[in-house]
Amino acid sequence: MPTKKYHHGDLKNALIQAGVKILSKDGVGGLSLRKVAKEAGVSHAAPYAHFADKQALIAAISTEGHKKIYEKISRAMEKHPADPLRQFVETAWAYVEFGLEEPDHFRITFSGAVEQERDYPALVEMTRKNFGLVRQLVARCQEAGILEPGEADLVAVGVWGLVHGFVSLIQQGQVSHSVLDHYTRREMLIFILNQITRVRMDPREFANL
Amino acid sequence: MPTKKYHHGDLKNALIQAGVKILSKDGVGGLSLRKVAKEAGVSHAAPYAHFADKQALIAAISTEGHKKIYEKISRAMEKHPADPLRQFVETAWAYVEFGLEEPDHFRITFSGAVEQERDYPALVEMTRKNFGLVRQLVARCQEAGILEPGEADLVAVGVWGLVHGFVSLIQQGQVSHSVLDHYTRREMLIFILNQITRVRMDPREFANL
DNA sequence: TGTACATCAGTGAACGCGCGTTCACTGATGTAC
DNA sequence: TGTACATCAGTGAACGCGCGTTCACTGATGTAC
Repeated sequence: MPTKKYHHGDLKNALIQAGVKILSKDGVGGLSLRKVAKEAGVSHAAPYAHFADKQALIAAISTEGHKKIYEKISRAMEKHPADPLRQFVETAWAYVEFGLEEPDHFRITFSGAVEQERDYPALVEMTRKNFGLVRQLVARCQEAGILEPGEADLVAVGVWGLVHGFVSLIQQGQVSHSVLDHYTRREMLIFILNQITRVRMDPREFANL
Repeated sequence: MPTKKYHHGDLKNALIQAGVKILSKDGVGGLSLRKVAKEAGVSHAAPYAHFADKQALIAAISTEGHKKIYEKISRAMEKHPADPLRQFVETAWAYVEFGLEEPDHFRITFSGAVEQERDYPALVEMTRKNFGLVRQLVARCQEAGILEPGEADLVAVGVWGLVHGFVSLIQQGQVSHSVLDHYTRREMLIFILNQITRVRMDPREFANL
């Protein structure tokens, strides 16, 4: 059990985690350096030892979001290495889960709140890695006849957009009650993925895997 | 030419328009009541004669966004009353256009920045109307064999999510250069819509309509 | 048509607040000898 | 192993700023007679 020390030891990561926590409590608009510092149990000037300014902290939080997504979806893909259809479904579901469980972290990750993205190479690298993973999966699904053939990059944008849009609409409360009351989020996702795949999944079967 | 008058005449709408302008200049984070008042050429306390607080102005701006979308997509639908496929394409394109031309107005409209949506019945009503329009179009496309059969509400969520996600990814700069450099936005949209429709559109044909 | 007055839509000063950032500082840590 | 000192990671006071909101006010407008 770490007693209060003058030197924190891992304040940089602690600040990122504190930021995520503030986000889930107060939303994107409520994120301030002073709150984050307080949440981490540190004076409000301490963050400046680790981040040049507020933008840099936001960039780190975004990077962390992309990392979480990367971990979630690569784990989902490893679960069914020989079954592209299930990889496809579970990867999409992992993405949706993150969006629903941590809506504000999800939102800031994709909000474009980082104004000069180029200044944060770690962030750029993570977004690149995530898109690479998706494109790789899409290509494999195309080979298996699950997705339409054609330029994998474009198909990937379509698939990603579909899932991303689904999360956004749910997050923003744009999905009508008549739908929300009759289906689980997972069933809705299967239903929607069905629209884009060439094979047909039984929602009941896939919803319970 | 209206000279400067003490009474503005239509300050309420002027403030909404000023808000849209500030959004396009400074983004969602840069929207403040004081800036909006200044943009409208009025003292910073004047807005309180028309809006209870900042939230109410944001709600009005969001409502305005939904109205613009409603006008755009209903105009697009009227252009080809007998051709559901083209209605489908043009409606989607109208939505994309708004998202690309006024990214921050689009964003605030769907951002959930209005915290207690229930307090703004005009806003709720407009979102309902827009979704109604989409569902109606989806149902017609299903009858014509353009979209998969099944619960229209769910299919509508899928279609809307697809287009919405596409706009979001482009807005946030998540689409790779290799894609952006080779296709117009319109071609990309056609390509993506092709993934969800049962009929096959020639991108070159539909991109130039 | 002219006048008195209520109502309405603005003004401008003032408030308190939380914010990002800077700065001189200090306590803790690591290292050279 | 012990000591001197450079470096590092924090503290807390202070700054100036833009913000949302309130308030007493005033100029313009509309209406009753």
